[in-house]
Amino acid sequence: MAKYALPVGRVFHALGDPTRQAVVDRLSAGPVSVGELAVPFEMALPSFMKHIRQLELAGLITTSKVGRVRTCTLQPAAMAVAESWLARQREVWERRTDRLEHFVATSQPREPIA
Amino acid sequence: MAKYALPVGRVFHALGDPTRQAVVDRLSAGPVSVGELAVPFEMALPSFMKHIRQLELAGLITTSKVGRVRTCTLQPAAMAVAESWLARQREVWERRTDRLEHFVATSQPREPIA
DNA sequence: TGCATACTTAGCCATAAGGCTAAGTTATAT
DNA sequence: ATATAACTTAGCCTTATGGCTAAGTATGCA
Repeated sequence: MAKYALPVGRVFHALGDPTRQAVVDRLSAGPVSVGELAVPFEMALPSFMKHIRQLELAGLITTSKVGRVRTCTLQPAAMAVAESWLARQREVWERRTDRLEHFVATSQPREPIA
Repeated sequence: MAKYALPVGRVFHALGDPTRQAVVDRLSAGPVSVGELAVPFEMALPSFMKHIRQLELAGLITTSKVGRVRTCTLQPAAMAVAESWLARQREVWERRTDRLEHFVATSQPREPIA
């Protein structure tokens, strides 16, 4: 693993972990400090920080430090990219399916064409 | 890892690998046999099959065997679930941002309200 | 029947991922 | 000046992941 052709791969990989998914969920309600974010997770801080860094690398969040507090902010644009990728695949599939249905409906009509 | 609260976690994890993402991309164009699907990947068949099984477990594809050929079919519903999750998070974020903007715009007006 | 095709199963191996402790560093509070 | 808070860095450990080979099974073709 570890090599992603498209940046969207990084986003999916980042979201493919329950801790990180929960962090994103929490951040959708607004920016939160690392310390506060970490509370619900039964995990040492350094372990938690690794997840934060991965989310940042994937572009899903940005962080900035003021004093000794680092605050995390969701980056909805990254999610939009993933969303678009998924939507595009479904679209291709659905178009194809529609064409197929149209073909079936028109190639063997019950009544011969007048 | 390996425990997902929501099935959507499994979907993200499955898509978080370039091989599997490429397979999904290919399958959006229509069902393909395992053998054909495997061709573009420089990988032994057993390795490739593991990816297929993971995609199936995530619900992203279904497979069925006819004779000695197993054919893979995309399951757009699973993608829709992931899409919805992403859309929901963004929605929450955007609603909050809108409220915030509204607050800023109304609480300190430049001109006093007539 | 004999042989090739298309997976399957089993088992091994190296690296990546996720988690931990211990020991910093920097900023705030006393 | 100290102590505490909030991360950071370093390094170790275990399991999961992704890939391989070798051998097995079930089909289809000659």
